[in-house]
Amino acid sequence: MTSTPDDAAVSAWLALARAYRLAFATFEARLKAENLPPMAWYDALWELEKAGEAGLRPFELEQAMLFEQYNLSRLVERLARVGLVERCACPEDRRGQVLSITAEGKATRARMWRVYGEALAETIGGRLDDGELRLLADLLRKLG
Amino acid sequence: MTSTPDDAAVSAWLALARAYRLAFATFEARLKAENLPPMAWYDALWELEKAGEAGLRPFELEQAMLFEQYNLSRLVERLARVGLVERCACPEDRRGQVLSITAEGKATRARMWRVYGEALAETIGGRLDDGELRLLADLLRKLG
DNA sequence: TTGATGTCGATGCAATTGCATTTATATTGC
DNA sequence: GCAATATAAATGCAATTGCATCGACATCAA
Repeated sequence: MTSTPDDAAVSAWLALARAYRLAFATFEARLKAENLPPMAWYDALWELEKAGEAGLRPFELEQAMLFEQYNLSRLVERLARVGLVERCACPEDRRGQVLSITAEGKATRARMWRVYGEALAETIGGRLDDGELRLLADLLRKLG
Repeated sequence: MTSTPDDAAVSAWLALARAYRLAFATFEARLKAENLPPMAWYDALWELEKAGEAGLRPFELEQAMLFEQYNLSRLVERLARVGLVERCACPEDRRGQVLSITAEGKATRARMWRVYGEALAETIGGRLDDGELRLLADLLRKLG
């Protein structure tokens, strides 16, 4: 039985939390410094861009982003309000809607990526070599 | 030049973010289910408990927790309000104060640890063996 | 000294998040 | 068919967070 974690698990978790928070805070700060929207906007825009023409239902986006339903609802509202995302009535389920990214949304995502990607390269790519990065990703995926 | 990150860095970051958010959300949910305070309270209490009699200055706690100054100020206020932490005037710097954990604070932290630790053992310890955990921690520390 | 600048911590206000509930539509069991 | 239950998304309200700034003291330079 795994009732109390051993030191190795605790150390790994603490290192995980610290690495994540540090990197995330860096990315957010760089975006803000360039007057760009926060990371959550990027994630939503990217999921929608990947989804293409078909778009995504809010609940699908919610799962992809690990977002709470009410938070997603409001995030989408903000994105729609400034024209980065479009909401259409869903033909198959009249409770729902279909979200898709607009041209302006794609442009904003691309602008964000220049900043986010550069910070990512520095903060993550610059500190581990390719083999280490792959190993890290594999280990982390076992936690999912 | 690291201007655009390569795939390995992006995959590692995405896996890192997903693993962190999943684990963190699990821990928070378990604590709430037991009517216990959130993770941030745990972190603060633990840092103060480790610091012992001498206590910590708010700005030290801020650095240890990677918290914003104003958020820490308010967190400490809440902790003090319910008697888990004590604030004393700092003898060496009259702008500042010294924080220390109370007996009740220690008891609360211990109660939280039973829940948090168990979830940690399940979510982290249960999915990787000891060697993998050590390797993961080492890789993550290179990102710090 | 003393005036300029820096650091510690708090706080007013706006934006965001969490929680509980609501509205609207789908689905399921009888 | 229809009542009971489930799911999609929104929302009122309280709590928290982010931002800018403040007040108090410390430090430094002349």
